[in-house]
Amino acid sequence: MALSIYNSYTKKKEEFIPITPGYAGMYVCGPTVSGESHLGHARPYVTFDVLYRYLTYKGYKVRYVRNITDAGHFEEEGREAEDKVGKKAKLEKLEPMELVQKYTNLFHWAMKQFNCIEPSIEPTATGHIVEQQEMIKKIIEEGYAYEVNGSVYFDVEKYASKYDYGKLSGRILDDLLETTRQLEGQDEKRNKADFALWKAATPEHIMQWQSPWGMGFPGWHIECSAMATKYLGPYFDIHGGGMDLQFPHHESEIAQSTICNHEAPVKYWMHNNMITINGRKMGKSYNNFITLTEMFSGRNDLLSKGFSPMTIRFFILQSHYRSTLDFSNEALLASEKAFLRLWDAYRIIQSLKTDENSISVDEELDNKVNNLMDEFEIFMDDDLATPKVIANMFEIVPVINSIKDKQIASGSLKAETISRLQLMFRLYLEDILGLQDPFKADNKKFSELMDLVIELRSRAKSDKDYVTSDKIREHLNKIGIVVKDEKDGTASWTI
RNA sequence: GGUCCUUUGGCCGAGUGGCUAGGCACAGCUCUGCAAAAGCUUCUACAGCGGUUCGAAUCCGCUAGGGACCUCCA
Repeated sequence: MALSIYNSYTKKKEEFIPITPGYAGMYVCGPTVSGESHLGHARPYVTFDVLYRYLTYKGYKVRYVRNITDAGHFEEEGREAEDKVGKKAKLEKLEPMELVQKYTNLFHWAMKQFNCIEPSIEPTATGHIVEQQEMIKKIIEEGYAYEVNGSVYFDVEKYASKYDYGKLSGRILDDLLETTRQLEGQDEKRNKADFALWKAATPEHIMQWQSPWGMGFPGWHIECSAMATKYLGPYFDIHGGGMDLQFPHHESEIAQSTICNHEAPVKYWMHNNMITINGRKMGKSYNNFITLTEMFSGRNDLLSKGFSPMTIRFFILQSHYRSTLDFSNEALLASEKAFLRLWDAYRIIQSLKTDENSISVDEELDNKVNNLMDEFEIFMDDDLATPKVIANMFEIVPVINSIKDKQIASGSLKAETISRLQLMFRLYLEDILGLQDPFKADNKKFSELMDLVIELRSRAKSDKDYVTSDKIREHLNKIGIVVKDEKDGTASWTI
């Protein structure tokens, strides 16, 4: 079966046919490490992590490049950080690279929490100043960029006369030229739609580099073009990022790379939609964002409690990546419960015994379960329809629970179906959707201790000493451990 | 103002013209020392108006609401 993905460039779903058979090159716009990541940022990283995992599952050798933007349009954030720290003492300034390091570390930590696989290459903008300058030089040579007062601008109008500028973002150049916005450096540009490839730096600007045009720093768009070209070549398979990057960032990327490399850079453009809050995009400019550390800890007025990274990952996967996803505490609570229930069933599946003498097979049920599993791949192939995969899993959950509670005979499913369930759930839940055990109590001593506590409670129960058994359960409950008495007389516990 | 998207049951959220997505919440029942969990059942919606069609949440038009991008933005 073949994977289809929605190509933002052609605006339709297309079968994924890699440029080089067996290989897939994928570039995803990474974070600007001038501040802490918020919930909205988590979405592309989770989305493209799933794509990465799925492509790998499909047998492709994937090179996944995700950049770290640690330079350029960074000035103001740098100042902000300075203010916080250095307000009382100017001497306590944060060194720019210190700031960058801090938020890079934090970003990596968050990605680990989300169980996102590390990219194959994670290039930084500051590490590729030379490549960016080389690219700018080429664009000047080609006649599509001009220098003014130490800054270099891309000539959009000239580009548009020959190429389809605006196709990706559905923009019309004439409209762009009409916008009456007052932007910095506007007077230097020949045209309002032109964008900076290199900006001359004022002495106060902290990060700046030597260049053929004087001291300065790279424009925002050029870093992705330079690094993608370097590591994936002039023409590569997939470029991903948030929808809000379509314009001007990705549109500009196409223009730069096209001129520099004499071909359009990307075969499939993929864009994830936004996470909203009260129907409004979560973003810095609206000041309505919740940082990831706040999400995890619950330290935010909009949250009634902290949510585990896996709950958030599951929440994201429950909606399709091209739809907006509205955040609310209530929705997160619902996802949390749902995820725990699903994972519970998954654990039960893994403990099911395959009964070879399956005399009492319920063919209809067996077929149903197999059909639901057949659809996992069909749904994933259809532009990563993770919500549908999850929905199908939930249809299987009652079957599993019923077998466990002996409401359905254990032989109702064929042995091979049970084996398949074990295989498929592990494959999809863990390997492809990238979800992990929410109960991180695999500490051995702790487990043994719990076994003892449970045993003592069982003994009290069998002595009909309910005062003691309830006391144990209530106390454990208070510290966040839930004890459940099972139908077969045993008890289980979850954190 | 321009370009585009969206509007689904109490909430979230899939939906590619025809058969109940799914989750959470609520209610009832079963199981159970109690509780929790689980199972079963109930709740069956597609902004409004008009059109196309044998048949529309799904296609077309209009109206209304919401939003995104046009500036940094995941």
